[in-house]
Amino acid sequence: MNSRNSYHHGDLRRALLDEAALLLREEGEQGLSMRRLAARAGVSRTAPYHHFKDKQDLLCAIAEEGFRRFVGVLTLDGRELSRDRLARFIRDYLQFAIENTEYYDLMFGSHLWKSSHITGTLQKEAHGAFRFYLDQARGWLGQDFVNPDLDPLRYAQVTWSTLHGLSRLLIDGIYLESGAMDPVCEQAASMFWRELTAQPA
Amino acid sequence: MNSRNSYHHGDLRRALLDEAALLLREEGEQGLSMRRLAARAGVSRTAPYHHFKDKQDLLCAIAEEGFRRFVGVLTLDGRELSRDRLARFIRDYLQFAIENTEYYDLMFGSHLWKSSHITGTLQKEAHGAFRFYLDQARGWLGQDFVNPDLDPLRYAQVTWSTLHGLSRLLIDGIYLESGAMDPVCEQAASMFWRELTAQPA
DNA sequence: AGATGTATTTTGACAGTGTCAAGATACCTT
DNA sequence: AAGGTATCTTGACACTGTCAAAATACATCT
Repeated sequence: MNSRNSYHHGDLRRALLDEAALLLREEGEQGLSMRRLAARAGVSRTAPYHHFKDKQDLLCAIAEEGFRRFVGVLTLDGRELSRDRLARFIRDYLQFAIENTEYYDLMFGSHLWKSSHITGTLQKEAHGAFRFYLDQARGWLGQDFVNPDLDPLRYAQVTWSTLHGLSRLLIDGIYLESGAMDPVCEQAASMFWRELTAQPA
Repeated sequence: MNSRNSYHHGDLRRALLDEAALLLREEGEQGLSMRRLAARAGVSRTAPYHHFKDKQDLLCAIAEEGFRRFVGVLTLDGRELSRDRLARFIRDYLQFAIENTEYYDLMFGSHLWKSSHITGTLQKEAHGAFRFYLDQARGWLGQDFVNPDLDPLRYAQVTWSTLHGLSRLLIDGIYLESGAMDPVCEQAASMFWRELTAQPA
């Protein structure tokens, strides 16, 4: 719908999205201002406002792209369940978060979610990502070694919280350093797997 | 050292800290500006700069106060370990995070941690909070029903991540709504307890 | 081809921000 | 009473997001 609009610039919208992500990665959130972004793209200060209603709108669009990449990474391969498969998923999640901080910060940042100026399309994309995970958890429930008493929704919510918490603490370097990723992933995998395969009381 | 300095205002530093927290709670992060804060306290725009070097410095001081309250809440009662005690700890953590968002956002927010302008005293306070939790986990390891193969550091890191992740998702309303807190707490408690009391292989 | 309309970009402006440098004020100590 | 120091104010600067109005370039239709 809006992908080929190349009047004066070429494809300004695309250029803005890329340059913005680059700017975020290089200098962090405070390094990205609409005016600097415009300058980098070689246009005037208010040119971006014809492609994005707001700064928030721009950020939402970047976050959306983040979610698309995210789902692409996490949907890697088949559906067979095993402890190794689970451990790999955990590592993939954390690796994405660490290597794509610019995106992850926006995707799950307070800025966009709290402000209620959040785009509907972003909310859909975000919801789809969780839905994908939840459906996978539901699928596991058929297996005979999986605890039939497990509520897949609660399980998905809590395990996702663990992954998100680990990502945040790793990214911000709070109680975890990225050097210790392997043993931490192992510990998380242990807990995820134990809860999944517990015997019903 | 700097608590009784009441020359012109009374105790401006104290007033600024309180007013800032109030402002954050009422209007969120974007509602707090140094100039508005000064205006609310009835002083000139640059008066706060004689009590806090930076805006960051101010935020760090608020976060510090948050940690002190936090530790006060979490250190509630005795040290006897039980599933109920664990579940209560989880609820207390989440409740603090939800009811004191102004503080929690700063205490574990990217803003302060990423910028490397973070105060040494804040880092100490934050480290102390985790250390307290870790020591508790280490203490549990003596009990006979606790898995002796468990690495208390990894366990503390991953469970804290879960708590932090739950808090963030709850606060920002991402995949969790605060209405569903009880079952989510239960699920988390189940996982924490199961890992803690697992039989060694 | 030329006219019309629409999408895109620019210029100018406004209110707001964090923070620095100089000056003014009030308090404490001697 | 004098001097020094901690506190506060005023003025200024370079930024920021974003609106309104004007200018430009393109697509389309006659």
